[in-house]
Amino acid sequence: MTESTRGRPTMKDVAAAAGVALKTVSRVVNDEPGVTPDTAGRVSAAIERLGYRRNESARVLRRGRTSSIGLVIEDVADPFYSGFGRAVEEVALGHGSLVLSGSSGEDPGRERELILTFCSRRVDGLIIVPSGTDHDYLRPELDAGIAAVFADRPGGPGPGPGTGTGTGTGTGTRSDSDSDSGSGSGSGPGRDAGSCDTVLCDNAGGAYAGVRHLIRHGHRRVAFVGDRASIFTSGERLRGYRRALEEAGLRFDASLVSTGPAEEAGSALTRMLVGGDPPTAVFTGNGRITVAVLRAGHRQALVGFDDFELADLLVPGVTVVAQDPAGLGRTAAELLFRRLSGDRGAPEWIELPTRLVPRGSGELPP
Amino acid sequence: MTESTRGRPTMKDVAAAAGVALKTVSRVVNDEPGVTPDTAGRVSAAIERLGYRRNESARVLRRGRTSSIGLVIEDVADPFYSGFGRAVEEVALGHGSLVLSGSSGEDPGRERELILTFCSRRVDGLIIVPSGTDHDYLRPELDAGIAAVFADRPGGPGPGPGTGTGTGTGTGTRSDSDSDSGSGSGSGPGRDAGSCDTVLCDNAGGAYAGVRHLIRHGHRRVAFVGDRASIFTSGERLRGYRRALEEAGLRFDASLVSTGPAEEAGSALTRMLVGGDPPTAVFTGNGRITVAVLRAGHRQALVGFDDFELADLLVPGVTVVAQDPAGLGRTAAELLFRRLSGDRGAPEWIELPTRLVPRGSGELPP
DNA sequence: TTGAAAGCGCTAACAA
DNA sequence: TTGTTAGCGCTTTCAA
Repeated sequence: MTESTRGRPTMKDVAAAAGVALKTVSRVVNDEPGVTPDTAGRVSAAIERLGYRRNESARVLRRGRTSSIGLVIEDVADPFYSGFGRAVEEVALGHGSLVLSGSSGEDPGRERELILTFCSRRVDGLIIVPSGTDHDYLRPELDAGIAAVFADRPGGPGPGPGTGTGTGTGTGTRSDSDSDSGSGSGSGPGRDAGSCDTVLCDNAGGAYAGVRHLIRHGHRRVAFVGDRASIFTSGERLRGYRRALEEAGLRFDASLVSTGPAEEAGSALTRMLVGGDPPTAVFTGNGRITVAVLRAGHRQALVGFDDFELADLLVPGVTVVAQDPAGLGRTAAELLFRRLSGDRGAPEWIELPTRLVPRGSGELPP
Repeated sequence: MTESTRGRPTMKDVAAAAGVALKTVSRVVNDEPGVTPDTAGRVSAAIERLGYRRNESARVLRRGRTSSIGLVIEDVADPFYSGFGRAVEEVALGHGSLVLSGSSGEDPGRERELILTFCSRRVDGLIIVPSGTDHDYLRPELDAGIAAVFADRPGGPGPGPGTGTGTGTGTGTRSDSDSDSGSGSGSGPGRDAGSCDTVLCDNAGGAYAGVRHLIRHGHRRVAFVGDRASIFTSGERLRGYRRALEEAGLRFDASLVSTGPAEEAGSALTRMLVGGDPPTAVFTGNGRITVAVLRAGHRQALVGFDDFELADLLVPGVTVVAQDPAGLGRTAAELLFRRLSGDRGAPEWIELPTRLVPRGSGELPP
């Protein structure tokens, strides 16, 4: 049925069908000026008739830019990351770009593989929520001009982010005196780490505000149940926790701190509660852990990092430190597209504020 | 620092660096046989040194296959679709394929645009959760050999699915006598519609089982609060609702049925409850509506279509008819890849069973 | 085992 | 306004 041999019609086929030169078809397809309406009409008709669609691969090969970006997140099915991804998609769309996305599943090997696959496809840029810490393999890509923005956690090649020491002690060696606002955090963590664009939320500041909230409601024994200490955000939030204790003149008690995968959060808290001098309140380090703790049946005072759907419908409502996943995604994507349009300024380090949402669980007395 | 002029090194650069012909590099890169270990080693070293990465666009242009598929869903941030997407991604990965995904936002125009963009990028196949009903623009693509699987709702070009009439009456004109199992649904809806591969869940059967569950717990006035009737799944679920009433010898009462966007669900139900002879139980047509109804403060007997996180933590737990988003995604993707590897069998129509999960709200007495 | 040449479908540069 | 030519980086075919 088609004029061409078989398979998809090409510009050549359209040109033949319309009785013009190939380049004229190209002009019409790309809305380039300098074609009489009459000719353009004939070409358009042929395009319509043949069901012609420009072959993007050929175009990319010729032009060098793919108009696509790669997005690597931990899990596209996680509500936090899917909100993040949606925002990225929206910004990309506005820039005429497509999004290739993939889940790293918190596996550095898979992350690497995904990123290199994206690079093979010559994405114009990358937005990465890093799970690995060693991104030296990105060097050639960055040198070749691929833009990269790290989001949610720092990353990138170079001296290495060196976040967390892998022990449970966190990174709370700084004794900075941040403002009292709870959202401003002042100097961040290892900012010198790498020199890549980075967009984070104010993890330490958010945790600080959440724990302070519990303390202000009369609690003096506040537990911290967080994710594995090796995860950047986890360490930062622990740092905020310690700062809030310190500021209130409360002693840091390692027996009230637990870091580990969400599956173990419930039992970890149970152990604390049956011990002597148990905590009267809990601060949970992320949404999964909050849910795990609730599911384990704990009902004492609680503030959780991360908002989640239905937090308001539980009884009592769950007080949270809300991040803005969409804001994070939007900011990262906008920064990336700024780079893609030629901004060669110094690497940026952006921290978005968090917001304390009181709903009941965080206002319970000791 | 690179041997080449600037920009990314090419096979040519690698060949020059290794002192071999371009084709030899190609052989090494693609693991083709017939290269001595010695030569291969030299080539590999050059690849490593230059940071060479195969240009996929050029490869695609030459070979014709992109090893990528397009995924169009309503919203990547919706938990149902993100679980679905994750499963698709997983299957694609197993087949060495990448996933281009985009959100249609329930807008047929945007859906069309996305799909055509994907086709321009010469995806090998498409998985589409259609929001539009007119897919005639897909004809040239399908003729050109792009495989397409419709998921969650039927679609495709041709006679048109013609699902729903746009009124609130649903499509309950069939009086088929399905099995009593609640999951088997027997003959589906307009199966003749289009002739594309389709993977759905058993919407009518699931709704039937849910409503029957309420009736068995003594309810004789059961409301149906569903999404817009124009949406395929909505009509199907209404069909199941009617069948359950019919089977129990209960009269269908239009004043107990509401279809419309989730934002209006709460007030719609309120209106029913303040009327004469109010319902004692509610069946909600999807997850968003279930949450909307709960948020509006309704606490009578309730069974909802779609499971959602924390349904078990609410008091009482929310009884649901659970779909399997991941199963849907996996099935659709596996079918697609079966087509891509040459299966030219008749279009398939697959319905996955649903599962009733009692948690308390559906077992409340009238 | 290795290499040379052609060409995938398009755009950029330069005629006519 | 329209057309011609070269070549993007790779794989395919055929030859050495």
